[in-house]
Amino acid sequence: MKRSSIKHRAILDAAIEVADRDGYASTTIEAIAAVAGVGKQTIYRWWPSKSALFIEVYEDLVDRRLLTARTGNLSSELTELLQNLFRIYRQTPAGRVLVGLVAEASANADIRNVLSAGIVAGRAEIVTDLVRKHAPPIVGELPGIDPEIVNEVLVALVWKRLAIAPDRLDDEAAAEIAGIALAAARREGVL
Amino acid sequence: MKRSSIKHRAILDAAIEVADRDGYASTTIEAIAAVAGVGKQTIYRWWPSKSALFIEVYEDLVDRRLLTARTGNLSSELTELLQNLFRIYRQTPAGRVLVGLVAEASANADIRNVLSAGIVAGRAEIVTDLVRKHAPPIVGELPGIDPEIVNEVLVALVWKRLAIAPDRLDDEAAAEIAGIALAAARREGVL
Amino acid sequence: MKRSSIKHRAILDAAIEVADRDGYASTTIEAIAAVAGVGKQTIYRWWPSKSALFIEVYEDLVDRRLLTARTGNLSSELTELLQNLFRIYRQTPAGRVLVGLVAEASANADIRNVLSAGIVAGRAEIVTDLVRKHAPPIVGELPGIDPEIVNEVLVALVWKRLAIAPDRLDDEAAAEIAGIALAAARREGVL
Amino acid sequence: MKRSSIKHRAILDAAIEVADRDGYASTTIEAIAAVAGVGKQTIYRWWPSKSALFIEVYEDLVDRRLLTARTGNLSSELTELLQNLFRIYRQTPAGRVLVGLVAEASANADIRNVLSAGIVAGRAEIVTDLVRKHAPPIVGELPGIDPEIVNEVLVALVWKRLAIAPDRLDDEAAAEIAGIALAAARREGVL
DNA sequence: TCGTAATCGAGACGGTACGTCCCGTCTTTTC
DNA sequence: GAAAAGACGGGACGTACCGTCTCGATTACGA
Repeated sequence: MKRSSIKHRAILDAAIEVADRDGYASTTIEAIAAVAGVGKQTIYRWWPSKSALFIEVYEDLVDRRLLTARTGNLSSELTELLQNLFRIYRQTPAGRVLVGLVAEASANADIRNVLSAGIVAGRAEIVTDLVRKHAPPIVGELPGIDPEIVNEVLVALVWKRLAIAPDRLDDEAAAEIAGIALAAARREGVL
Repeated sequence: MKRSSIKHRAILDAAIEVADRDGYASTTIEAIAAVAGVGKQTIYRWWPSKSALFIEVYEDLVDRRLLTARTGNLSSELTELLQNLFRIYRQTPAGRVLVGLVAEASANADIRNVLSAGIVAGRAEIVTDLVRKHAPPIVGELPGIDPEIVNEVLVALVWKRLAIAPDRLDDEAAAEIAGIALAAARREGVL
Repeated sequence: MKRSSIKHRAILDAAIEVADRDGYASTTIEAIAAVAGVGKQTIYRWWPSKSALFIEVYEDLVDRRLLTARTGNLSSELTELLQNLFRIYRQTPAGRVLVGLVAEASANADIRNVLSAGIVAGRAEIVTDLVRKHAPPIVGELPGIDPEIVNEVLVALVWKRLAIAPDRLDDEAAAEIAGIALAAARREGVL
Repeated sequence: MKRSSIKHRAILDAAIEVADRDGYASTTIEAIAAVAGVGKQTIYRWWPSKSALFIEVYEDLVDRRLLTARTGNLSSELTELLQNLFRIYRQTPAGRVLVGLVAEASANADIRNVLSAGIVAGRAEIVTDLVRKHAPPIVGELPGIDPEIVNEVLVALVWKRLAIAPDRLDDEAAAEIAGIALAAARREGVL
């Protein structure tokens, strides 16, 4: 349906605009509807809640813009990936949206599942693929890097810093976080 | 005048009870007041917001119960510390309260500051002291463990798991998290 | 959009019922909303305050029921008019509502203006028309009855008795008040 | 008790000051206590309610200042009496206090009784004495002026104007009201 | 080309919690 | 040991949004 998809886009854009202006928590469905030039019901027709809408908003913001790094060693590519992500967080409300979503996830199992399946697991392979491309898997007694751990530490640190010190997500932080995540995942081989 | 310490205690207890029953987000000041047998104003007199009240609740829950580990090597003491913490999260609403607080911190700079100064920084030294007790500091080119990184990775991983999979914070998770945090903080000496 | 006239009626009826039960001053918007089966906001949407709502309630009560007298001389028609009014005051909370409104008018200029324009001036012509129908206007030196004075004395006496001795507004009082008001307004011609 | 009477006076003065500043309805016991430099309890010790306190305030304001007229005919003495009263209403919050009291009387039978016994009946004789001094009583068929009616019409008109148009209580209004009240009370003898 | 049905904006609605205000009582502290 | 200072339980205030539910106006399609 053409008409629907125009509205759909208008609602996402309005949500981004209002979240940017008012912050995630202060964003109301009413305000989004008004900015989108749409009735409240039209939003509820497609999304059951603010959170559901913003999960899509987050994916929209990040997917549209997150360019994967191309060359270099593991550490530099990971750093570049984070730098791109942090740039998005600085230029759009994506970071604040993410924290808001994590916040609501804590109170609502449905959102928790969608968030964990969508944003966490869904995006995990970007990182794990990157790791696997560069580092040999852990086989037997040989040392290696566990891609899952890289991803979990990465996600955890980004969330924590978004929540506690959202202003300090700059290029330097990206390198620091990448370093910590890689160190955390390095497994020594048994000699 | 002076706050009545009986009321004070009754309000904290009521907050714990209601948060346990209804979850942090669904906990209302009105419900706490009713359970505590207290007027709403009495709560607002001493705490400016639900978050402020629950920061105290969290500290109350954790401080009263968190016994520091005593013996063993760094890894096992850290693991034991986390196991104690996770036990509290299982027996009380402290974990859900913490996640709720982090959630609100994302929307409110005041809470963010109090949370980061109180619960994060305030509790940091429990971990950093533990690390310093066992591991030599990083001096010059010698390898060592950075206590701050241990703490940050610990906090980040605990928060993330509380938010995403609060049910799986068991003894095994404690060991796993402790291992990751120590690995993350190990710095190789330059040979 | 448009207000639902069903709700509108339900709210007026609930207000009458609650005022009758609890008295004007003890009537709360919350109680009216509950009795009307309506959200508080629905009342605030259409009336800015309790007073505004009750001005409409008063008009509703009196307008729906106040039948003008038909035949007889001035004195008897005026008496009958008052008797009808007092009957309303006995059967409905209209009298207590009026006194409550006058009370609030004293503290609030907006209400004062609405009350004085609506209930006082708006209803004045019922009396003045009656007087003009029977009595020759005051022309030159001839004696006559000033309709405005009749009305003002009437209103003042009714209010005062409502405030001080609301139980004694019976048929006898109607005749007495009518007599005083007519006497007050009789102007002697200059001989 | 000397100490008491000083406080007593301080409370009355504070009540006058606050009522003048904030208006009767917005005056709180707390504010009076603060201005008087007195605990709330001290006020409640002597007066059961705001209304009771202000009945005394009203009597204090009017009794201390209302000088009875001395010479002239009935009409001019009555006019002068009202002019004095209206001067008090312009210089002090007495008028606003009176209207506030009448307002509360409508909701509270106790206050109604005290008000009607104290301010209305208690002050009635000032007017009735004045009338009796000048006008022969109504005896048999002879014409005369009924002092009670003079008083009631006077009181009613003053209250009504205080409530509806408190700004227009000037010397002219005094004369007008006196005229109406005397006309209302004049009884024709049966010839 | 038009009438009719579906769609959609606008926003009214019942409801819940908010944070504030002030009441009249009770408690603590100070002088 | 009285009284100021003010904490307290209580209850209404008026506001903000929630998610649902009308209501007309606007569309867009089938006749």
